[in-house]
Amino acid sequence: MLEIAVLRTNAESVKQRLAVKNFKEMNLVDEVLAVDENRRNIQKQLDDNLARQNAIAKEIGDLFKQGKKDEAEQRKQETALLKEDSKNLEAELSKLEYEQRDILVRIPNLPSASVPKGNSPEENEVVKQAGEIPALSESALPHWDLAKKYDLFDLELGVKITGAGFPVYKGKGAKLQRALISFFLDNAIEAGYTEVIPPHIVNEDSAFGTGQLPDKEGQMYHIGLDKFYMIPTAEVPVTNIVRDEILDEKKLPLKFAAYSPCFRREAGSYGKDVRGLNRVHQFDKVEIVQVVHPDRSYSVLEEMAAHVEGLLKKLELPYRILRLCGGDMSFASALTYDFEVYSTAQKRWLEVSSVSNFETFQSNRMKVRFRDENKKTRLVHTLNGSALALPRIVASLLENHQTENGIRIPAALKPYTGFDFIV
RNA sequence: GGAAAGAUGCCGGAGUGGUCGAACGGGACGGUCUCGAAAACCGUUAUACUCGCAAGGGUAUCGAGGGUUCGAAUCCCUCUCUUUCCGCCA
Repeated sequence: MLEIAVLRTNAESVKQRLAVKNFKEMNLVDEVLAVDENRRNIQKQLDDNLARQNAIAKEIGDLFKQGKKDEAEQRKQETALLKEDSKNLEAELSKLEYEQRDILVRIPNLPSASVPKGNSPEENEVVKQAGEIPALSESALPHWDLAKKYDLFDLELGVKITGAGFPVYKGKGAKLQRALISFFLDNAIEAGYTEVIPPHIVNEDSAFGTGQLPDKEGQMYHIGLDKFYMIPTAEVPVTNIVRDEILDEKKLPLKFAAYSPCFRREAGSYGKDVRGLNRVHQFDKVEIVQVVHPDRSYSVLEEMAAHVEGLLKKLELPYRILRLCGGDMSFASALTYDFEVYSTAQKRWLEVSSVSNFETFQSNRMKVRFRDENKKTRLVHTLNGSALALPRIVASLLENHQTENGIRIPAALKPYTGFDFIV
């Protein structure tokens, strides 16, 4: 959620930047400003009214103390009209407050200055490409066939138990999952992150805080009876750790890493896009989250991106880093780097991580502040990134490292799997 | 699931209709003292909205929402949560 004060003072430049994101409902900016002006007007009237009521109440109290009962009784009548007015003004005010928020939450975050214009994924900027794309033989298999060959995971079995997109990992396939999770967590801890194990189900306030509600409601599994949501990413419970907090500036940055399963309903597309592990409803992910001083969020973003890159290097996977264009960025992000690994058998890039700076977009919703040197409260910046999401890493790992002797496990992962080949 | 008690500021804890944004204690911060520290003493110590160039005002908030009243932390209703006991249980 953008800060209303920013809109108030820079409406035109806000619109220019929203245009980079191809924001279509530019009229919302003017609408919210109109509501805001109205709201402040009503607020002033209400406050003045209440101030008068308070003053009269105090006088009545004094009169009673002096024993002037008749006079006091008379004064009581003065407030009747004021009370009636206040009631109406209060109703009007809360209506306007609701309206203002309702509009505000529909305006996306402003893209940072370095975000390229563009509408589609093709217009994302390739910042870097590295790692060797192995030359595989014609008989190289896509990961879903490898999974069958080595009995690593079973999607049909998941269909029986739950439905499409809920894989059952087995044997070395299961061990590989566990190994990757530990590997990612250990790397994060080494980089100074504090490991947390959050709830996998959150309430509405938390889902709202990170921006999943209201606009991504359909993407989450909803537990209607209790008004809970299954988390689509650990970002939600972890970032909400600091919701409604005023943090000590000296304690910044806060760095959290969390493993969690992730649940996504997303109505998928068809065919190759969703084959195998390319897109599933339940998957495992290690997420890193930072809560930082606003002056440092962009250098932290680079630091987090470097962390993710380090993981991909250790896994010996060919990858590339994209700076997302305005049209491809998420609603809440100010700048996003996507990481993709090359799936050799499928001959395409698969997104495995997204590292974003949200600036104050989330903290404004969640009211996460810190006290600066002048003792003023200011909103923090929040960032997060996948480090990493497992299914496509597994897909790429299986495909890129397949050999005639089985699937080779990268050296960095061996201590975690306990085996160096899947045969 | 059954029963009881409770929810007040950074923490502990008082306050049961009027001057209470809230006693008192602790903590933290600033100052005096000191070579420095401790102790002692003095002072400061909520958030949000809003008016104002500013100084400085106004309003709201004592778990949440509603109600009674000229006036509510204090009375009434609803909800949520916490603690303890019992039951059940990985």
